[in-house]
Amino acid sequence: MISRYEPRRLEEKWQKIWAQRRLFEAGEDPSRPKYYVLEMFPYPSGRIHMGHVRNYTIGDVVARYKRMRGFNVLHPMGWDAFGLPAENAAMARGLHPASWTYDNIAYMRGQLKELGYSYDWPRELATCDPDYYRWEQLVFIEMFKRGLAYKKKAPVNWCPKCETVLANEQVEGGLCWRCDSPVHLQELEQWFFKITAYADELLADLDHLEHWPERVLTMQRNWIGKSTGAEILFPLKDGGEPIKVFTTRQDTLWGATFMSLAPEHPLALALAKGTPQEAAVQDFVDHWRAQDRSRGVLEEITKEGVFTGRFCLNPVTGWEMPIYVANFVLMEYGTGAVMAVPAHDQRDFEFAQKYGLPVKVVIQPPGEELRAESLKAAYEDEGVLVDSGEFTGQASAPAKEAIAAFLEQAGKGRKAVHFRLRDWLISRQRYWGAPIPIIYCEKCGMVTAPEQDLPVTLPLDVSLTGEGGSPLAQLPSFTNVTCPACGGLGRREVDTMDTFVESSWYFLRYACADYREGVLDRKRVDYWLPVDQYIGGIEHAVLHLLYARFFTKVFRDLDLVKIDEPFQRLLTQGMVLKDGAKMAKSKGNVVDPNDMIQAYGTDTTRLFLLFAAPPERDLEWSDQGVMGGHRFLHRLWTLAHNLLPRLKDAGAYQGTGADLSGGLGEFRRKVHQTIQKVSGDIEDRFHFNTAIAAVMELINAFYQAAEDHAQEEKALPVFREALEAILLLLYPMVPHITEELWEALGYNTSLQLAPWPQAQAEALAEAARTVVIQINGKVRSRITVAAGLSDPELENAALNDPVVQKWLQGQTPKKVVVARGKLVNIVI
RNA sequence: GCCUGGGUGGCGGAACGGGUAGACGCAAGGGACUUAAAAUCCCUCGGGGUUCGCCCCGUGCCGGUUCGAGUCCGGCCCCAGGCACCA
Repeated sequence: MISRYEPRRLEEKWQKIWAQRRLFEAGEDPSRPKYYVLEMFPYPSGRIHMGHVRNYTIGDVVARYKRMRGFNVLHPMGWDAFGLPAENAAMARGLHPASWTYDNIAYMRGQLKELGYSYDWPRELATCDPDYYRWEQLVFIEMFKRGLAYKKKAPVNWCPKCETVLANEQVEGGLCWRCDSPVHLQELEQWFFKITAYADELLADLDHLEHWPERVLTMQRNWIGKSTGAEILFPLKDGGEPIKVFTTRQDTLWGATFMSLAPEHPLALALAKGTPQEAAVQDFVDHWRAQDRSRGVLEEITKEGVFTGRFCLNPVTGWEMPIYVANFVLMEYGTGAVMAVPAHDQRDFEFAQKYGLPVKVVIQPPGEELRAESLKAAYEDEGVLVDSGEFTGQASAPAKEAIAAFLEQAGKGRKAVHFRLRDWLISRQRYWGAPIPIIYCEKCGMVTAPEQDLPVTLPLDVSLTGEGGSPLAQLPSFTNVTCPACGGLGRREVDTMDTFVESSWYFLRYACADYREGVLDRKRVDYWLPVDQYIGGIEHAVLHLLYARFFTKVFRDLDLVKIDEPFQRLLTQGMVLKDGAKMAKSKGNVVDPNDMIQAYGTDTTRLFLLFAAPPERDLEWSDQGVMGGHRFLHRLWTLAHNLLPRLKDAGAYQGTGADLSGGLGEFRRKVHQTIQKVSGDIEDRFHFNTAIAAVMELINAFYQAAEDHAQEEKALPVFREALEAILLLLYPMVPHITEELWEALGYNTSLQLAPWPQAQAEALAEAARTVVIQINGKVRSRITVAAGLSDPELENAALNDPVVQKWLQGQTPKKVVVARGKLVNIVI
């Protein structure tokens, strides 16, 4: 036993022992409750950074804690290994993306091992492994057969820098989520997953995710963006296909005085054709197409439009409504056409003012009468219908229902629900991703790759030049293939899948990472899933977390899993900041975990990250704070070593505390109070910062008690009990130092196998307690009384307190309140 | 504009059924030990006043409920994140 605290030495020692004893490898055991804790797996970018360390430390504490609580814990780790950075790095350095990726994985795995995380390493997986993505290809084929994977031509987001398309979720404020380049729309034929088929369920099930942060739920609700309203058909005055609009305000239909079309609407140019307005409309649309539509610019654009020269008819009033093309109407939402109700929609109001279009009030607010002539702004709230035929006099809400039903009956429209959510665009014109298992045949069209031929392996003999589009398209050995249907000449799909596809189901595969008979081993997956606790950054609120929910539902419908939702509880941990900003190479404020481990050890690094802030909040890195954590571990070490020679042979205290004299009894009470406090902080809230603070207090008290009772033989069992409790409580957070001290106490099994300590009820009971006395709500005195005094007795004791007597000066109090046996408030 | 968080010492943060505001840690100041420094240990540490007993003020701002409000209610200000011409 060494007496100096040398963190690196003992951390290596224990990491080796844990691995040898295979302590963290979990098997299915129906006799024990299971607990699946998972942290979002990393992209193998090269090095583990402090954000990872924080994320994985939180998860590791949970895993180790739950094991001590008797759970059969699954805690796996793997690699989100496909992605563009590998290609870029490869091109810049002449490496192959595969070797770059696998080298990074090897290095980062080493880092994670040095950090001492309790992962079930045999379950490790990398998504770029053909043994992983082959199952994804199989799922793709199943989805294709069911119409959940399909190809269509559509205007899609193109990032010129990444030279690939992006899903809507991956465009943030008009910029590429990965490289911040402005994205523009391009008409391309692309692969989509039909996530909109699950829009309703994805929205509804959010209500059952009680243990998800409210803001994530809100972000997903907003993203899905359900609105209930009606589709209404407006016949053209001159005949032809009517114009279909979507509105949530069918109660304002009688006030619709003109029609607005999106510039991309197919009717925009078609209608104008042959009218005197044709040139003007063409001009307007051309101008609009050239317009920079990135965020910010868009907000500044004034509402403009142009008359098409044609009219449609209001289906209920029969009025002629001029049809305009307007720059604020979105083709992507609804039907790309809007019935304009200037009195009750601000945009339409402004548009009507500008072009001198009629305004007609059809909704009256309570207690006021609006007049079209004097309207200064649209009245957008609900109210009572006026001038609306048989619906006049009804309130907006019931009128909406009635009007939708009426339109449906009259064949002029129907009740309808629209979503903001679009289908998930998953094809990427890149090399380093999972190939889409589709073959094109002149004769047979699109054919899926035969299941026995899976995986469609990503060829490695590729040269990445960065020019000429998708690298796979330039590889005849890959593209040329015989059609599985007719045996004729076929051509492989050269797009690869969005890497978010891999991360949408990896948490399922961990349950049976070695399974070779199919996508998932149903038995094992049913045992482990859902994930009980998922931990990761907020940045995935509507990306990964939405896709993963979608995939889980698809897998369920493919009869691969039985769960509806993948993640029971979600913790979104805050960022690690330095000097008030997110750590970044470009800002020069990066703290390398390796340096911290070298200088102070893993335990200190973990301790600081847990102590500096509660997990969901951002954490400001502080070198001094790290030293504070290190100091604390030294104090623990020194305390233990001062006592060890005498504690080795002492047994832990066994009694109820009744036989202990004042100081010792109080110290023992503190021990049990700390057990209670730490258990609550970890179990209910994951507030490791206050849990650590409580143990710090206990250790401070321990130093005092060790001094006060240095010579007392009967103190030794109490001290032994206290030290054991401290080691047990701290183990999940700082596992190495506690294992070392546990061993020094004479144990030869890992602390991980010891049960979590239990606070003893008798030890918590206090003989005397301090009661706070307030006068008119202000603290004026404190008295010590025997435990178990009744409220009237307490009141009496308080009134007899000399300080109270002084304040009372003989008066009788107006009122005395006794609160929870802890506080007396005297009102005078 | 809408939605979700959040405003507490010099700093990170506690106060989880309304009941001792500032636990724990960092920094700072003073002292002990040392030839000296580091390390370690002890004391002080929201502001103001003080007869050193205590007293007054204080949790973004204004008001309310209550014996009692950081905590509840109403109104406002500021910060962060998300969405944003969504019909």
